[in-house]
Amino acid sequence: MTDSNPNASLTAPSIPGDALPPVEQHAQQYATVRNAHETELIEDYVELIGDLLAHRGEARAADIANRMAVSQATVSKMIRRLNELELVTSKPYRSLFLTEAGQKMAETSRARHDIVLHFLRALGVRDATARIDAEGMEHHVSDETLSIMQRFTEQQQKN
Amino acid sequence: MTDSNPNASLTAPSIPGDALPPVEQHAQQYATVRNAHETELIEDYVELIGDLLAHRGEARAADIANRMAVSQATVSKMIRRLNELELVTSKPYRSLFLTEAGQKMAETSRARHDIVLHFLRALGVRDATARIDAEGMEHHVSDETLSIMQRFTEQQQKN
DNA sequence: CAAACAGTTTAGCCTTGGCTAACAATATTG
DNA sequence: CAATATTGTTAGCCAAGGCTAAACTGTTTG
Repeated sequence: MTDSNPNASLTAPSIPGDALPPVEQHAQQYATVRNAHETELIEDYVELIGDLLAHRGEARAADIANRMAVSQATVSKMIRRLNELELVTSKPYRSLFLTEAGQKMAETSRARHDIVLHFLRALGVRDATARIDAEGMEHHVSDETLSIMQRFTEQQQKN
Repeated sequence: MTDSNPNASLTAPSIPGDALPPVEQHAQQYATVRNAHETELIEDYVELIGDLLAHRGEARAADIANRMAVSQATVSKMIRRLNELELVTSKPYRSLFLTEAGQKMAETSRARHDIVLHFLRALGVRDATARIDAEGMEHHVSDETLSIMQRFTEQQQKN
């Protein structure tokens, strides 16, 4: 008997209002995070490629490597994966482009990222900090929270 | 010439108020996230072990496996790492305990986690969602943002 | 137009964090 | 107290995402 120990209160005084969540729920939390981690990097690449295309007209591997502070070899390998996932198209030694699916993902990520970033600024976080936090947080914010953040930001701007 | 293309505006119309951050800052963002990812899992384990000890009086590998929805083998391997990092002490087939350093980490993580969770609830996010989001977000929230969240929650509770 | 430079790719390595299967130790119980 | 069930460990596999070094392609320029 490992969990759900009826004698727990004998060995450790229960801490009121701060109990462990039920196992299934707890497991769900961790599983969701692990899941997010799998798509996270992919989304970051796609989002960045989308941004480079929008702002520069082209997305080169070297740009990505610089902006992600990662070696070109790493980028090259990643591009192969993005290709396999049919998120980008690429001819060797040429700029990258996004497929339909890639564009969709880029837009979604971008929107999500912006909502979080604007929310943090509306909350009073300094820009540089907000950017760093947003980059890390964006993949872990549910749609529910996202729409609450959006409403909050709009509300803030009215005042 | 890869970045900082002076002709960018000729190929892509600049999107006002939404430019790419300077390369160094951009790189910093990604680097920070990558860095967080390295400690994230460790912190989650240590935090969970701390919680189990507090609420149950003991932390068994099987509990951790159940709550993280991960195989016992994975937990066993991870415990070896935590041991090497001198965050936990363990005798085979016995409950785990936290070292000084482990306790410190557990407390910090726990506090951080709680601030984010309470903030999300104060913001109006449903409990189940808040728990999932908090689990993912906690490792990506800077101290600056954290203290703003805390203030916000306190403010909210006064009203 | 050849040489030099910049950009890209490939090969091969490493660590992490998962997994299953097989085995070992401890606990529970008929 | 022996049999069974639970718990823990080990071995060996895999994919992801880093890296460096070396080879290759494309572009620029003397």
